[in-house]
Amino acid sequence: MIIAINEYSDIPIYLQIRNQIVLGISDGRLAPGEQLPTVRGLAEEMGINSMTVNKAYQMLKQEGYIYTDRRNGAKVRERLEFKAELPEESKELLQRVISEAKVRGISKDDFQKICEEFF
Amino acid sequence: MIIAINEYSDIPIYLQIRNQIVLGISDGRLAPGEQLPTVRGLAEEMGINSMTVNKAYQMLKQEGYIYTDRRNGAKVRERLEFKAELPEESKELLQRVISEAKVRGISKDDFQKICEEFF
DNA sequence: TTGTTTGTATTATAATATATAATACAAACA
DNA sequence: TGTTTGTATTATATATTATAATACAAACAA
Repeated sequence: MIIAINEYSDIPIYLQIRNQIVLGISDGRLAPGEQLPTVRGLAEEMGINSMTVNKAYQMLKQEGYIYTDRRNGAKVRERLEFKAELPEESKELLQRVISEAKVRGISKDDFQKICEEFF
Repeated sequence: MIIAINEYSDIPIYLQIRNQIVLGISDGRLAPGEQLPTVRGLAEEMGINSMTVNKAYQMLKQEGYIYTDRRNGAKVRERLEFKAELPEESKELLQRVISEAKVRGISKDDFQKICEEFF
């Protein structure tokens, strides 16, 4: 899976990496059990420091998306065990997005259509 | 309108202020033309520096939500003139939220119900 | 055994973002 | 004339982010 970084974004690189991997898992571009690039490999490929990649992997590991092994590197977890509920942080983000939509006069129906594209 | 800050949040104070005011406008708690607190007043009330409030107001002004006047302070714009389209940044946020929902097994229908609560 | 690759840890440094503090200024108005 | 408004300036402190250079333990291949 290609991980593209926007260096002008205000989102830190390690978070962009983390977000893209979650996105990849969610839409199937990353399969359960799939091998992820090594921290050094991905860092070199992206032209960034390996500790930045490591920070992203640490976060993904902490959140339960991946697991790591000293010898075998990082892999996507076979069974993701999450509660079927949006985390508080995501709810706050969603509320923010919806408030931006409402002030722009976007109706609930229109908003749902936008959501469908991402689902 | 009450503006509450979470000092433990990783979101900067000035952004929390900005987000809450946009939210207030979107749900009608802040009416068009309504007077906002002065930068000094709000800063004192919240126990923060006035330049932090100013930074939030600068952003809101730049985005077209409010206007300011040296003598009369800041007010919500009477007519918000936005394109009826989600800004790119909001789309990215939405995509992120939806990816978090999908990996948690939340269906499109369930997600729409969550959205309805915010609309 | 030896060498290589893996994630990880450590320490130092730099750059940037965020927040505060103390002042000061121009504009507007009573 | 005095007060209040947003705004500008300068300095400082702190936290976050990213890089750099090493080093280590674990696991495996040769």
